[in-house]
Amino acid sequence: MPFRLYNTLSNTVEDFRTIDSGKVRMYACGPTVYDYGHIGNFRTFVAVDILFRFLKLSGYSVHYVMNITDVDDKIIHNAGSPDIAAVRHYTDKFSNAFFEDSKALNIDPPQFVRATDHIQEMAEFIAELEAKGLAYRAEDGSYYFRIAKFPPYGKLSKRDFAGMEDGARVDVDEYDKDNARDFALWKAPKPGEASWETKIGPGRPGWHIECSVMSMEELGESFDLHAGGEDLIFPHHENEIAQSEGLTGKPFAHFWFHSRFLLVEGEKMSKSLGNFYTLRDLVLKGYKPSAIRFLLTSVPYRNQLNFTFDGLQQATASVERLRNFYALVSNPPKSTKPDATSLAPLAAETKDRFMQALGNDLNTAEAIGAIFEMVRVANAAINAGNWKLDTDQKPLLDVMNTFDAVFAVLKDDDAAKINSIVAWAKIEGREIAPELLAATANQLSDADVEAKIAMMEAARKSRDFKSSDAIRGELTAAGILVEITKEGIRWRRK
RNA sequence: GGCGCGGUACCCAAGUGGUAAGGGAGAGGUCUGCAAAACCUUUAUGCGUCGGUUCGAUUCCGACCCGCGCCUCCA
Repeated sequence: MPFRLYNTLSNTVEDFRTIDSGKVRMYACGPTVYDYGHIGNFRTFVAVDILFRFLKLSGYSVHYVMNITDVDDKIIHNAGSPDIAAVRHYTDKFSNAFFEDSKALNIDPPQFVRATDHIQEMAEFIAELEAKGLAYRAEDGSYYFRIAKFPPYGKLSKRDFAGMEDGARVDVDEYDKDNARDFALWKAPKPGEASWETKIGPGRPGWHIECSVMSMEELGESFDLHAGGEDLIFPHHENEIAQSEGLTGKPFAHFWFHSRFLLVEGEKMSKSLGNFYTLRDLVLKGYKPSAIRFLLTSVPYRNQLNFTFDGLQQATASVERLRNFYALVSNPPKSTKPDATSLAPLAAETKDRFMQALGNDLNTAEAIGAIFEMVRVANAAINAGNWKLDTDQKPLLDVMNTFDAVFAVLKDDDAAKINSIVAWAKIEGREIAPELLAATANQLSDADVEAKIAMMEAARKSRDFKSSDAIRGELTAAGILVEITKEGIRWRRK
């Protein structure tokens, strides 16, 4: 069963093949660290994470590299100092925030590479392009890529530049470019701006060069997969191809993976529309990281996802349902009927459907659907005692663990993640939803909860329901879900 | 203007040339001291509109309406 994956380069779904059998080398364009990551950024990073996790689940060994863009015009401007250390200090803050947010969303960490750690290699790369006639130096010391020397230019974004002639449309502001379409490889410093000394002179890299240099350095001149948001198709990825293939004459990335933008409440997210949310904003409004991740993954990556608060609420309920089932199977009622039907075939079939759905260009919606169908049938069977605990428990858990190896929402660790974001918000003086503040203040340790549960048990034994209910009320207020079953009280964190 | 994507029930959403997965929400019920969880029943003769092809279309074709994206630095 081949993995079918859409390739932007061919505009079709193809059988996924790797250069080296069993190994995947992939690269994703990461964040530009000038601010906190927003929910749109994370749609892409979560989508690539699903891809990464599915490849591993399918048995590939995956070398996955993501860049951190810690130098660009906005960063240089915001850092407000010609001192490189000051720039680094500024970007450290946001790259660390990005790592924390990624962790909150259970994004499996790739190998991170930072642009400013590779400045000299970039200068070398540009010098080689110049030697091949693909780049030229402008009067001010900036370098540009000469698009006219790379005929395939436009093959990824399906743009036709054939009619373009050197010097045909020169922008008055960019008089030093030979052609308006030529893009910057290297920017000469302006007074007061941070810059690096290199063999091609002082300055800072253009946007695209870092990805060509770092991806080829880590993964080789040709590698399997290159990922990013759809907006990167042009010009960023087109330019990466031009630089890389122009220099090596070999195919750069074989598969190009792009995730579609999300909408927020039906509109493109933007600060002016007031629908711009960072991950932290959402957590501080009281939404759980697991629910956010689930919503982000529940719509296949090539479809537009309309991110709404109603949707977040629904995702919260869906995750709850899955966790309830996982808890039930992990700690099931012991009594089963002697003539019970086994659930093992259902588990096997579900796992199969799950893998096939993901294998079909990562159809996450269908994969989730398969899981929920199993959950419904198995819930009914288990509650009726109509299953074989000894032989069925393991396969059912196995399916759920397989699901979680990709979706990563079952593990009950939201509280800790929320706590650290709340702690950050207090220091930064950010607004925190009152209910969230109350819930974090009321938090109980496992031992506290166990003690209260024991008190509940005792009260119930003497049929003192009033006390029992009072304790349950306290626990509920602290975010503890209490279930009274025939075989004792079961609890977990909501 | 160029290129591209989509319009499926109250909401989210998959899917197929033969008659609509799944989740959420709502209503009723079972269970329970009460809850919670779970289960059962229920909610699209219908898949933007109008034509066409076909024995048959939501699925193919055409037109139209609506929404959205990219077109030099926004994931």
